[in-house]
Amino acid sequence: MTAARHPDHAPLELERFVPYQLSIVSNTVSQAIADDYQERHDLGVTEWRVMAVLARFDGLSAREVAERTAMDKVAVSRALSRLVDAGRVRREIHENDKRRSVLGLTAEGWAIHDEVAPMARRRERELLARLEPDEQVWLRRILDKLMPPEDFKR
Amino acid sequence: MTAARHPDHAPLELERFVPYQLSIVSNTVSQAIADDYQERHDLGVTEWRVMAVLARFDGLSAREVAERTAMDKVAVSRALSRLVDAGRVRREIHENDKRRSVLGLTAEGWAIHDEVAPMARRRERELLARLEPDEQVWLRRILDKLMPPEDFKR
DNA sequence: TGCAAGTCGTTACATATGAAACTATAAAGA
DNA sequence: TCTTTATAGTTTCATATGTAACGACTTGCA
Repeated sequence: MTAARHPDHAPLELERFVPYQLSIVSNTVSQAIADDYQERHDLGVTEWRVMAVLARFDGLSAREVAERTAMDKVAVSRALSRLVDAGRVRREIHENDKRRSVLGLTAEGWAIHDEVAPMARRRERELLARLEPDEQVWLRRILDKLMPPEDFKR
Repeated sequence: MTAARHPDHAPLELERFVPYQLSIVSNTVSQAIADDYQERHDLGVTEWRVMAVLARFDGLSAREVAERTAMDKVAVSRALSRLVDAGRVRREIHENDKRRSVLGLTAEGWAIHDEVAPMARRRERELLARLEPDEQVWLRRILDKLMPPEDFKR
């Protein structure tokens, strides 16, 4: 009893279903990148994302980090406490608003960043290398279009 | 102290980093689909994937389901016990190999499938509708290329 | 045969994740 | 000012997930 015997049910072909394909491709490449630094630096995916954002935007608050990483504030809070404990991120209190934290990478955080960032880039290149040059351009263009807007609420 | 003051560190631009974009787009669309059925049918993403595969390939074993869903066998086992308990999947024992299960949707499973599958397709159409027709073709082609090979081991 | 090695599936444990409640602080309005 | 409402961030709790260990069964080979 296979699909051919259930013509009325119109089952999904998972391997050609775009949301499924996106999920597989995304998880595969993210895992490959994580494997590069997870063990080596005892650094989770969420922690790396926080570090990557702080590398670009020094002095953000936790909420701003959450917005820029598309992570929820609980995940950011947890990542930050690990990073601060490990001496990779410094956390100060905003002078005009004692609720806010003011975050940035420490020297040690920068050292790890400078080691991990090139590996991440290399994995991205490896992924794109499986495509023709014109396909690479289309993919970037398509992903830019599909990215949810800045203020998208999860 | 922003990125401009750390030119040597070459921080990643997360929002233009392809693996990150894939992750965001994938999670956003998967969540939108899940929202359609999760509450309504008390059905998790993993359970829906198992059902979708069994709709196409009746009589698979749990391991074969795991292969076709790109889920690990533990996740499949857990999804199956919920589905069997809920009367959505029938599980028999292979007559020549008592280790294997022989799986298939029940009438109730089919009823849910026939309700969820069109919703999933609609979400896929909504996603693709944000692209031009030629972009849609390129995306499908690119995803086909990027999908890991059949025998890819996670 | 009979035993070693491999496979199928489940269970147990440790870790990760998200929603909601909570604390502290700030802003808005009477 | 005093009170209400909103925001930043943490903690708690319930659930989800992956790894490893396990039990049951089958296969390969002496």
